[in-house]
Amino acid sequence: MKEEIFIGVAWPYANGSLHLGHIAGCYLPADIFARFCRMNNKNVLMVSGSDEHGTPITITAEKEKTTPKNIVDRYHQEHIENMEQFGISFDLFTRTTTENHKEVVQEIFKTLHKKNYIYRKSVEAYFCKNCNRFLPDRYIEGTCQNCYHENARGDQCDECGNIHDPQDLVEVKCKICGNSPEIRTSDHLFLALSKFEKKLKKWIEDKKYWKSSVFKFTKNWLNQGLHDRAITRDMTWGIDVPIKGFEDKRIYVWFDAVIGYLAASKEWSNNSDDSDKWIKWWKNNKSKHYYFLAKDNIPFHTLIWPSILMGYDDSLNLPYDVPANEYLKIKGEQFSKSKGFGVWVPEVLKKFDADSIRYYLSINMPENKDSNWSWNDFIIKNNDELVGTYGNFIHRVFTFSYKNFGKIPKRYNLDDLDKITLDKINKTSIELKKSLNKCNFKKGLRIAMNLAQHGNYYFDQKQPWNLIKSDEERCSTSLNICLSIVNALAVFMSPYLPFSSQKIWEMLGNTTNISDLNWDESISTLNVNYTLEKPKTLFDKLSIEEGMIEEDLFSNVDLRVAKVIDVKDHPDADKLLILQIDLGELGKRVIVAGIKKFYTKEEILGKNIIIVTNLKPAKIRGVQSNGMLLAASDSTGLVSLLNPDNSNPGSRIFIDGIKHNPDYILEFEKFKEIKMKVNEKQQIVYKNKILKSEKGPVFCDKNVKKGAIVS
RNA sequence: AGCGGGGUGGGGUAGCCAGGAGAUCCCGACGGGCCCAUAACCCGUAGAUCAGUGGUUCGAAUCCACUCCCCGCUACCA
Repeated sequence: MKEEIFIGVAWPYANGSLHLGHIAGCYLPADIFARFCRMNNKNVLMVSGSDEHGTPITITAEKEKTTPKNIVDRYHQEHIENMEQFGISFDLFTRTTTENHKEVVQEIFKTLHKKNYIYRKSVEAYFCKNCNRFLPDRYIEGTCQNCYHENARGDQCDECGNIHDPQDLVEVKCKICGNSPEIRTSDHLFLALSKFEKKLKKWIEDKKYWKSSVFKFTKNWLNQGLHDRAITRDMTWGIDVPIKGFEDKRIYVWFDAVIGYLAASKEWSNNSDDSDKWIKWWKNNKSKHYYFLAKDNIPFHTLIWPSILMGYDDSLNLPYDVPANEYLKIKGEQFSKSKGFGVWVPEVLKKFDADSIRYYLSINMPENKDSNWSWNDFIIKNNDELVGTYGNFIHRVFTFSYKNFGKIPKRYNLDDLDKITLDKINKTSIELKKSLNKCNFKKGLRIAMNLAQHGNYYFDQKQPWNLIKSDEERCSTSLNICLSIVNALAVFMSPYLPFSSQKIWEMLGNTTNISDLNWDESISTLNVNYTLEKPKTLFDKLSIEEGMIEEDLFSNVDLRVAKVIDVKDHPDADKLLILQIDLGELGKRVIVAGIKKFYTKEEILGKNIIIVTNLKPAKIRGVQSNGMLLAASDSTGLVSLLNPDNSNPGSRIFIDGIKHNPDYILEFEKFKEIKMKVNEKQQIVYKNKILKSEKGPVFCDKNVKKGAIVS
């Protein structure tokens, strides 16, 4: 009897392209798990789809002067393509605008209403007459009563952090059109989450096997008491509320989207030969439900969705595990659609193999803490690990076998190392299964890579290039064992690297689809005597330039050597000095610097320092500063200038390997993102590389503590 | 602000919940080997007061308390 596994993956919002954060956060881990389960006697049903309702989509549509339908059609199509190109093996990837979805959502809505889990309540909200719509919090801004900051959001002021209700703001503006909205009352339907508290508490009791972050976070929410939440909105783009008197409202997206898991399962059944098939997964106490999502989505899946399920029909399966990931970031910043900051899936797929990306995202997955996407690290890991260790092992084995035997060679007598190696294959299989069963994907990949490394070791120890001349039987045996490793690796890696695994599988003389096969059976079959084709390499090495889709932030800054030719006190400030500096070919200019506490005028006069020349000019206490000097300040508060030795004024300060392509005007915010630190040799380090002038490395002028920050 | 997560050799990480010999693995550095392979591979060496302070204990990276720093959620982007 096969065990039923349901895998639900968070629904991507159809308001923009996917970025690598989405893939690393949930689609890739879900897919690895699904592929692994299918190969290990599990009946997997994996579904998701585009989340296509809600205000942001209508706003995008207005901006582009088109319909919401057009927007979601475009991104849904793109999502489908991207999922397929990445090899995310959904059984169904649907959307929330299908007729089926609407029916299921409305049915659940009506049932919950009938059972009194949904009730009516009147609320006050801003209404923009000009836009003719109620404004969600994120589309309101006004003046904060606390600090008088003008662009406070509806829910909180970014400036002072004060939390408030939108009604507390003064001079409220609609973020869309700029007009002043008015307060109107509106009736909404609320989901009585508070009624599920007891049941949820009981349900959560035995979930100690969840990731500690997921478990603690959920428990904490529960202990603070659940608040009922509005599940309707005043808008037109969404699912109709199936209750009288709410004809002009729509069901709120978060209620709508999670129900997609059940709706999609039903849709998948309807497409199959048996429309009741979904019941095998949903009303079966042996079936396990896994939900893959990122950390911001945890309460929706561990509290709200279970509540909906319990309230609707308590024979339905609740989540078994929610292995939520943290975030994949880039340069320590969160990927963000709104800021347009991230690595976009459609672009990345044009340039790189899906398996290359899958490898890096897997080995660098944000399983327990945020991780970073780095182009440099991506290239290093691709070249050294995927190509060097893994690809090269497979290639050298195939090439040697092809050249010297032309077919898969036979196995004769085994020596100790042969036996150890064969045993290593089995041990790897057992360990890998253990890790993958627990959703430890990073560890699993390390385990598999470890076998590839052992393969290389074995190959070196055996020296088949010598054996072929002295002892053909032993050579044949060694290669047979190497190919057994290759065979096993193809199986072990297939959840992670499905495309290349399939290629290896075919190179070994199989015509089947590796992901349809049984794990244990496949690792032990080798087609001895199969005539080998001329081997081709599986992965390509990448060069740094190829990785540089996105420029390094450092490229944007123009650093130059400057000679201080005059120093004055700032008339209205006791910490500031006004420096006149000579920038050689760039001429002379005035800057303001806050270093009076650390350097006397005499000390600084005539010194060579380093200046950011393209920083947006700023008035500092009434004096315009046309640039900023670089200094290092350590944890003790000591500040040191940077010393470019006796380089010529105007000459560039640079870092090897980073292009010089400065912005015309560099925003201060952007400059702040460039994080430079002082190392133990008093050099300035940015991303592991040191800052140089034409005379060599730049040093601190005074001795500061290691780790001092340069700004 | 409240809550949660994290701070481990130059970079990135495992271990922590169930405390005990040399603190894991990958990259990088250095030295050696090999030449079948995509200048790939294999072996060895150096490098960490496990953020800080105090405590519990025969013994703490691991447990407790406090402090500092980073991140997230709360608050419609995975």
